[in-house]
Amino acid sequence: MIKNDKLKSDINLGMLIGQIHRLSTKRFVQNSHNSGLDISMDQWIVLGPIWENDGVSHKEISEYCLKDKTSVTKIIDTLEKKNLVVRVSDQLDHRVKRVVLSNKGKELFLQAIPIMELTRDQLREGITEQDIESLRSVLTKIYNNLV
Amino acid sequence: MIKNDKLKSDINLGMLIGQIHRLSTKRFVQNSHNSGLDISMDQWIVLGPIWENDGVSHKEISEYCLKDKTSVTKIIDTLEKKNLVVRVSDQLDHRVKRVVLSNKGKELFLQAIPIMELTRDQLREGITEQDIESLRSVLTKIYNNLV
DNA sequence: ATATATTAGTTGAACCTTCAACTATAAACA
DNA sequence: TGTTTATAGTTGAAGGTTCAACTAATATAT
Repeated sequence: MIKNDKLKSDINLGMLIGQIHRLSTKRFVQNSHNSGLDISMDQWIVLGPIWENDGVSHKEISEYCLKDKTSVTKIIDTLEKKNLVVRVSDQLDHRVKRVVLSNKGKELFLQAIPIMELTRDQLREGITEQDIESLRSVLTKIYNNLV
Repeated sequence: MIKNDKLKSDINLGMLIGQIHRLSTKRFVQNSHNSGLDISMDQWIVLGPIWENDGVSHKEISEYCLKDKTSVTKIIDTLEKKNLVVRVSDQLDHRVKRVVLSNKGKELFLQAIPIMELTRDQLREGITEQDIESLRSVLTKIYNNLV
């Protein structure tokens, strides 16, 4: 479909970043499907901090995942619809909603770990650790310019 | 909102790329609004090849922009609704739709060029040309792993 | 020439993102 | 205390992305 010779040197860096973002989330979902799992990249990203810290709040998820609060609300809506997590109101601060993994959620998370690793390895194939660190470094500079 | 100290070394590279993608399109739209223009990042990206090559087909736009054909259809739908472009059927191959800029579209494109340049400069502030080339190089490797 | 396969583009559903406006609660302040 | 302000999360609308299924038209094969 998309030819490599289209990747001319003057290609817009933004288009390249956008396309990698799209292709990598797509690849993760494809890998999940090939393993019989039903989980999107963004659902995986949001499950992460809940797994790490059961009962984490929306706000904390939002900061950890670098996602907008509206996005977090809606992704948790679909996670809750799929019975992977449950929302619980904080007893002290009634504005805060804490999110807890169900058993089904824990199970899915564990199953998805190798999918994530596979996807990461596919992305990084033939790329040195030094390249990755240089990439991370420049992306972090750009990130700081944008925050 | 999002603290720099959240950017730990183990942060997921995918999350960083996703966030930069989101923040940079957001910044472009904000810069446009500040100049009184009504255009999104993706509309700008699709207008590009039409400006370069009036009468370009959906398929060519799709390849140039690294976007899915469905996305191209829908973005051109909104561009057409805003009277920025017109679709014309190819006389020889009736499957092909060619896209042409209206005068309003041409005008908007010219006005948006400095917005794009401003956004690009904001992203690249304090980043050397060498860093950008190294970024482009690693991103291209990842891109080729994903295509 | 006719049947088959391929290609270009569209549609609808489900999901994600942003914005603006909103509810509910807590914190600050006077 | 009571008023104002700030914070946490939700909602609805509009746009963008993907998938799968679809239409219409061209190309290929026998």
